[in-house]
Amino acid sequence: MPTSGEGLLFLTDDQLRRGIEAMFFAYRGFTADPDRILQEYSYGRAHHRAIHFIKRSPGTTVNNLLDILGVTKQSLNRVLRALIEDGLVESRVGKQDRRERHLLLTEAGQELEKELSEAQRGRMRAAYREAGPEAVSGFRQVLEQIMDPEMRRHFQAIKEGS
Amino acid sequence: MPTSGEGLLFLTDDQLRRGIEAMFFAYRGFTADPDRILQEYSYGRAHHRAIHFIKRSPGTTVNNLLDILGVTKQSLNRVLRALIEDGLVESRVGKQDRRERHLLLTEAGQELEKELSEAQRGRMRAAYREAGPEAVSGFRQVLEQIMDPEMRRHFQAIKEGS
DNA sequence: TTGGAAAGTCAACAAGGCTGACATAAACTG
DNA sequence: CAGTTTATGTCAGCCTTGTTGACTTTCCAA
Repeated sequence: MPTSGEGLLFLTDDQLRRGIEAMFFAYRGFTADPDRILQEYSYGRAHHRAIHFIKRSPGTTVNNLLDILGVTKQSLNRVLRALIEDGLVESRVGKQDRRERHLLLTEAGQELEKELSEAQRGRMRAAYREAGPEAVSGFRQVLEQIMDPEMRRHFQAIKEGS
Repeated sequence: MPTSGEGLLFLTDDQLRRGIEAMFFAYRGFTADPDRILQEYSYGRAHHRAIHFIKRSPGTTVNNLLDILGVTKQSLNRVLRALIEDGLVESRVGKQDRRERHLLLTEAGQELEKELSEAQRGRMRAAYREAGPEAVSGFRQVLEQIMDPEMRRHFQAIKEGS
């Protein structure tokens, strides 16, 4: 139990403000590399997010994706339509429930996903390497606490799931 | 110098992917509280960012702000115009260089800034408290490495500057 | 005194959010 | 079987926030 004189320096408004700005500036860097690649293909971050989560859960349904991305179906649909038309994503009618559409990356989709994620991982890898494993552990712990509980569920689904 | 068999588990593609998703989900939480407040005032994140950095550097110029925010002057101008019209921001002609405009928060601007930053700090404080000081240190280290070098400069300006 | 920097403005456009309304097919339920 | 719910898709229209390009005004500095 920390005393008022001793610890908790990391909870001062000033420290919190620095954390806030760190999030702001870091997120810009985080998206910068994929953004550059996407521009070449005339896609945006919305397409990247869809591709990322289809890659993570091949065969996921539209509703699943809506839940994770937190956008409206109209918004997601616009993005999916483009990706399907361009042959990056395949939409398969469900076998058990034929109302559902299962989403998969095509060959071309896999390729773009690889290009995007390699760029993004490259920066993360460099950052992780510079900061070291202990820092990475703290990084992940704090980020997880910042999430809304519902998003944390989606996030943790990676850890435990297959 | 780490061997290939031993460490570096934190650098696997899987670990990096988790870091990427953590950033994605956490950023959503990070902006969620201010976003709700901004909606009541019919403002957006762009207004929040302007207010935040004017608060950080009272009297800053438009060009300074452009540099930090990384948007076009037309885009920033639209936001500033609204804030000035609504009486949240004051724009003072420079004394040395009368081409420059120095930006300051009015009373009302201070109030909104406080409301926004208290909401955002609230979430950060809770996350920091849960994760503990060591985690917070790692969090900050990794974020700093993720930034573009130019952004890192802006970020570090807080630490050292007055 | 003139060139150029700083700031502001106007117009047009695009991405990607949103709401609301509506259509269709399939599944579920009484 | 009839009616309801669910999953998806689509149309229309709106907003915010980003973009480019062109132009003006102000005014410092060489």
